[in-house]
Amino acid sequence: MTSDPPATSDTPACPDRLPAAARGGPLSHALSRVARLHRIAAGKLLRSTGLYPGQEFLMMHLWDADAVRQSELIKSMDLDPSTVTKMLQRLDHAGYVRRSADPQDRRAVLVAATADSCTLRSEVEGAWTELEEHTLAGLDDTERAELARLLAKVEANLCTEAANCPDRPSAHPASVHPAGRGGGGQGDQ
Amino acid sequence: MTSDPPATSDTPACPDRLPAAARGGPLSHALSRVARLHRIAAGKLLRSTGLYPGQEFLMMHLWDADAVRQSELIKSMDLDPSTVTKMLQRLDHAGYVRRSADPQDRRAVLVAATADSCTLRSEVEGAWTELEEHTLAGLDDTERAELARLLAKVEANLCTEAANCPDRPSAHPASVHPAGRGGGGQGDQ
DNA sequence: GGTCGATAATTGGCCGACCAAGGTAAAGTC
DNA sequence: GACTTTACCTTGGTCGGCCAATTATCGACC
Repeated sequence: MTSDPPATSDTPACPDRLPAAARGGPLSHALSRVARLHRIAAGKLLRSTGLYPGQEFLMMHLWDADAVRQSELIKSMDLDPSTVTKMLQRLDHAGYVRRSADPQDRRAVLVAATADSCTLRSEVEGAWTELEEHTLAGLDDTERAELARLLAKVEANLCTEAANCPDRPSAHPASVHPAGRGGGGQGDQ
Repeated sequence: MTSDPPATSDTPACPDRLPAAARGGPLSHALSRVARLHRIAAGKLLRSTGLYPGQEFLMMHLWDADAVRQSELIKSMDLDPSTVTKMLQRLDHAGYVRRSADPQDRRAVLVAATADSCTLRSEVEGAWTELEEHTLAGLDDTERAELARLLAKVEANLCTEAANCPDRPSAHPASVHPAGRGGGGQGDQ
């Protein structure tokens, strides 16, 4: 323990090279915080349905159609395949979803919502509209539209770099440091 | 896409009780998507530093002071204690952070950034400003301000319900179904 | 003094999400 | 036909993040 200075604060461990003004994007911060709060709120609302945030999204895709190819699901939700696989395993086990092999293409999997899951539908949709309402309370239509517009713009910006966006070319060579931390740092414990 | 149906699509598994217009908040959707992309972008930029998204946040808190009580950290980042504990274990093991018992209060833990971590500081801060720039590319000052304003408003909205917000009393009785899914669905697998 | 409630951390379990490999089946090529 | 891509999913690992339950310690109260 450092024998130490009783104290907290001050005595910064490292000198700051950048001017304080340049430090940290307040907007990025805000975005992260809002997103987190939003997720928590969603979780709370979804709780009574037995779904976890993220799953309702998947279910919504399923409720619209009868059976969906998993690859289709992955594409339309734009998630990692492994994420979807695991999610589906859980939902399957919970009885909300059924998977079956596609006779047309034997490596593909067809996914469908079960009848059981239907009882959730209205609840989930209600939760979402409530969430939306709660999120945007106090914003008039103009503000909502503006927020949507700005968010869309930001999304487009971020998409250009992200690997997988609808309609983004990006053979983008740069910026991808190939390696980085392979076996490095905090691997185990 | 969408055209295919040999068997897919149509025949919705459950009838939709809500009018399509009411369904799903487009803004909530957008927010989630943007947040996710933002996180991915952050991850990419942070990658070369060996940090994972979320950790840089913690480190920034540490770089500003010499030693911080863990509880202080938890409060100021507004995260779950267990989250911070695990994060710190990893960062400790990676050598970026050092924990020591607080002599004043033997149940408390003091956390400090190591000298090693200092080499990351400028890199991390650079990454953040780059991220900010990338995120907001194409938005003029007015738009940025507006976005910040709207985000703040949304944050305030979401805070009222979330348990833990700075300066929020919120003994908010309503809407919090106390229990929910205890033994429910997808527990095991 | 001793008891009881609040506080500080930790552990364990769970989920979403990622990446990196791997295995299998379908297209495309020769 | 056989061979080589490519697409589709799984598994295994890691992280951030949450909740629930536990263990120490501190404080306050009696």
